[in-house]
Amino acid sequence: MKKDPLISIGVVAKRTGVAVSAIRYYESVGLLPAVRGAGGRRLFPRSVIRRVSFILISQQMGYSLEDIAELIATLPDQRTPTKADWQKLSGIFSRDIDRRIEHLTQLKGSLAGCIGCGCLSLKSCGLYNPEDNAAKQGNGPRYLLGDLPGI
Amino acid sequence: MKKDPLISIGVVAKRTGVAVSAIRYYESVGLLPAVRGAGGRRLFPRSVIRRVSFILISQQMGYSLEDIAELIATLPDQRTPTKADWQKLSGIFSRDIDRRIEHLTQLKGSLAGCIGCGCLSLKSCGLYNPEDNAAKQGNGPRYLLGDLPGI
DNA sequence: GTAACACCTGAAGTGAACTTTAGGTCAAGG
DNA sequence: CCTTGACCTAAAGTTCACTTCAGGTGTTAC
Repeated sequence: MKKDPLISIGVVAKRTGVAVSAIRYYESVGLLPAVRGAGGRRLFPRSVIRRVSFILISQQMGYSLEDIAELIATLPDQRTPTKADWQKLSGIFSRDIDRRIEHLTQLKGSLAGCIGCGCLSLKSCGLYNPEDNAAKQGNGPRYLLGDLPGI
Repeated sequence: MKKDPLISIGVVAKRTGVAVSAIRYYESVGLLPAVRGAGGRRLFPRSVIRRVSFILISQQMGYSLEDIAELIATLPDQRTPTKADWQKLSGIFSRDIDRRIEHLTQLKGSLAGCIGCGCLSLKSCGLYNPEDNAAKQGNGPRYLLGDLPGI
């Protein structure tokens, strides 16, 4: 057995810059593993620091904690994640970042062509002529991220 | 006086794909102008469709309704916004999109160098070594968007 | 011994952006 | 005449990601 020194919640907080209450919350929703020590205190494997780091980055990318939980679920449960494990997630992120950049680039084009020209006309502008494209999107009453027509 | 045909909330909803309740909400927080007709019914100038469109796009960009209200505040109050008015906003957006793309590009680089290599080491990785950079950021307990160290 | 400190619990509060609910008005259609 | 549909109001509920609160435990320092 390798030594996997356990750390207290306070240390995790200090190391990650995240509030103790938030770490408690992450554990409560299953994002972080913990065992209990004397007096019921949480003890975390050191790898949670990496995990919290991952959570922060993912949040910054716009993922919900639920999304993040799914991503983390692809990590091994019993052993400490390896380089290859993180690389896999990193690959997912990279592709996602590419998609986002492309999306933003297209949005910029649409803006230039639509708001930029001042037309925003119902006849010619895909940006806000959703009645054709969107009104029949099932029961979704509003556009979700990445769901805007014509972008 | 030009004719500015007024439309009902139902029409706005249908045209924009946004729920009636949401439009009511937007009006209640001052994002949309409305006059009242027979029986207290809201009547909107047709330009609200453009405005709702703008709100949707802005939200997609990550702006809060408060941010959006500020942006809209730069639009003329009494006259219908002109091409130039929208172009000004469009310019703000364009610059913002550029900044976001740059940010994402840097993030991708950081990921490749940090998570990608599997190190994520406390000694060498700016991505999650916030204790030096961030622990002294006043009282903010968590990282905000664009606040992650080293990115 | 007692104070400080780090931690614990469960429950309630927060803010954003809405939706849902419950009950009411008004006009048109069968 | 009565029902349907589109609209109204005020108030309460929802989800997310936490924080705050109130009260309790266990260890170390003076």
